[in-house]
Amino acid sequence: MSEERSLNFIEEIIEEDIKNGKHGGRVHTRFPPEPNGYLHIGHAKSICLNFGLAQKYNGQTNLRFDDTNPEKEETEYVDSIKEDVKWLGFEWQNELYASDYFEQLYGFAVKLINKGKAYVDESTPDEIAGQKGTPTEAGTPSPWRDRPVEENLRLFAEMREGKYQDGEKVLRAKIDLASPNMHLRDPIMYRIRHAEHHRTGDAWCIYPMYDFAHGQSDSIEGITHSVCTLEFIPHRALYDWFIEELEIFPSKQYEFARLNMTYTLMSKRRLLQLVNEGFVNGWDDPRMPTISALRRRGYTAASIRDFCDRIGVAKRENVIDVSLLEFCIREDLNKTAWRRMAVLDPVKLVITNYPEGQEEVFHGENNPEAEDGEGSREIPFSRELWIEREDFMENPSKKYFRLGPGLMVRLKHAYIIKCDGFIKDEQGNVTEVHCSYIPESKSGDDVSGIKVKGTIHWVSVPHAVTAEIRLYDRLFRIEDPGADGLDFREYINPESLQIIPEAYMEPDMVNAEFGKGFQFIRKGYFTLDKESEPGKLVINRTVTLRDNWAKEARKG
RNA sequence: UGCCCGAUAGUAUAAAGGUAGUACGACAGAUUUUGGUUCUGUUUGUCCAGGUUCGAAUCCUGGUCGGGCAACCA
Repeated sequence: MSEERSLNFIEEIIEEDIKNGKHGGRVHTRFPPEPNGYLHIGHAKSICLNFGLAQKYNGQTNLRFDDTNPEKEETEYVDSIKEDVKWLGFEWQNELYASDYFEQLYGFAVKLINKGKAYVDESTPDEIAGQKGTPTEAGTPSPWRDRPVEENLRLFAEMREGKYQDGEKVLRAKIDLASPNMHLRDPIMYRIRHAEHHRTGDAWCIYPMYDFAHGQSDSIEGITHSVCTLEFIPHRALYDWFIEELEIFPSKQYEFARLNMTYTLMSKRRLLQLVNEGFVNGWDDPRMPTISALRRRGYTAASIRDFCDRIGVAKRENVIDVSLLEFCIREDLNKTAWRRMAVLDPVKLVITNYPEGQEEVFHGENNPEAEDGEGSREIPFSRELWIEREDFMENPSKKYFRLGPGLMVRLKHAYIIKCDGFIKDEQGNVTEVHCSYIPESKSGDDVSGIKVKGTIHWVSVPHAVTAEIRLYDRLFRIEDPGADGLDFREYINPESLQIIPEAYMEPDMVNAEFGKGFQFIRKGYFTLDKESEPGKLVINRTVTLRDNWAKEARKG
């Protein structure tokens, strides 16, 4: 509250509630995923919001799995969700499951039946849909709507006992068939599903619907602020109705706009499709917007939290530009990643006046952004080096600050060199660049007086370590692949994954550890992939560096 | 054509009747042994029409546009 930063609308509500002494000033939120898929960056927004609110107002947050649909939910998803929330840096107060409340929920249903507010309906799904009417016409009552309480009680108990088949009967709330809010036209509370539940096994064959589970779970847990997304706005009236009829703790629901991001899909259903139909290699394929994919790709938890902080919380539909996410990870990694040199598309450079067989070792600080540089590593140097093919041009333009006939550059951490010539093969490809070095220009001890505009990275040929490097680009070619009326599968970016089987890196990379971010100088941020092994390194590019030269080059 | 949400630079998000601000992006320049980082500067906005008021992004009325709602999903 002491922060100068303005409050989002939910914080305003909470501060008002605290001021009024509501719930004794207590703030208790919850993050309620359904364990039917992996969490994505949109969930991260919700996680940061819910846990962040509790942190800010000295409250607590429950992790509650909304597991009321046995046919879609699996323990694998529960485990991944817990891992992701933890990794993001949040600790939940209680690990809970809506299925923990099945007995209690059953009791709530019985209470409503006794009040004459719920009835067992034997209509078919189609009949029930018909009975709901349309947005402009009132619904019509089911023939079973006015069954006596005793009969409802008996039938509902029989439903639980397993006396009926799936779909044979449902329990419906008796509310208002003429309500302009479709959700109030006698919504279904319970359905029959003879299915194995990931936690309760076959203990139940009736399962509560979302609307008869979520709000009640909030209430049971004493949730003070139940934050969900916009599409649940019409459910709020139902949420309140059940709580009021049941006379239980009055949790309140508040809705914010979910996150959408350019060039990405953000629905579990579609992400599942990408996985099942083989467009990506699993939920944690680094091109996916899932938390596990971002983590594997090299995104840090801090950068994702920062992103969620920057996008704000409001009720307006929004589409965030992915470039903001990229900004966040670059900003974080720039401060923490250790610098290394790697050549992704190599061409050989020979220093003609450097004695054959001679070697020397240079030192490069690990992190120039840190005050002490975080130590340094040794970088061997020799007569033959790998440099980036794009760092040499036979006919360079005036603004090109790299190598070309007669041009000079500095080799990072080493000497200034001058290009004297090059060799081409029959196809006209440059196969070797010849340079001479200036001995007086040694890095850190430069008395040559020469100033050069460009500095390039390099790797000593005899000392190079190889790795498979995977470069990722956006998965889709268009900004809104999820738009109505188009099949997102037709807009997959064929270049979203580019594999470099053998890139050359400076030898210190054999010491790289999992989870550590590296900046390959002038190339981008990289990290070890989970498939990496000591003898066979596999490296993911997290994100490129900002590239003003590319912009310049595009302009022509 | 029922009900419900929403509308501020390119994208987000502030301003609670009193100077329309911030971030990202874009553009220009400085610094730089990463064409990175950092720093400086510039650019672009209140959906429309009425009304209330000394004064409206904000309040009122009417429109327009966008989104949502009629799963035994959540």
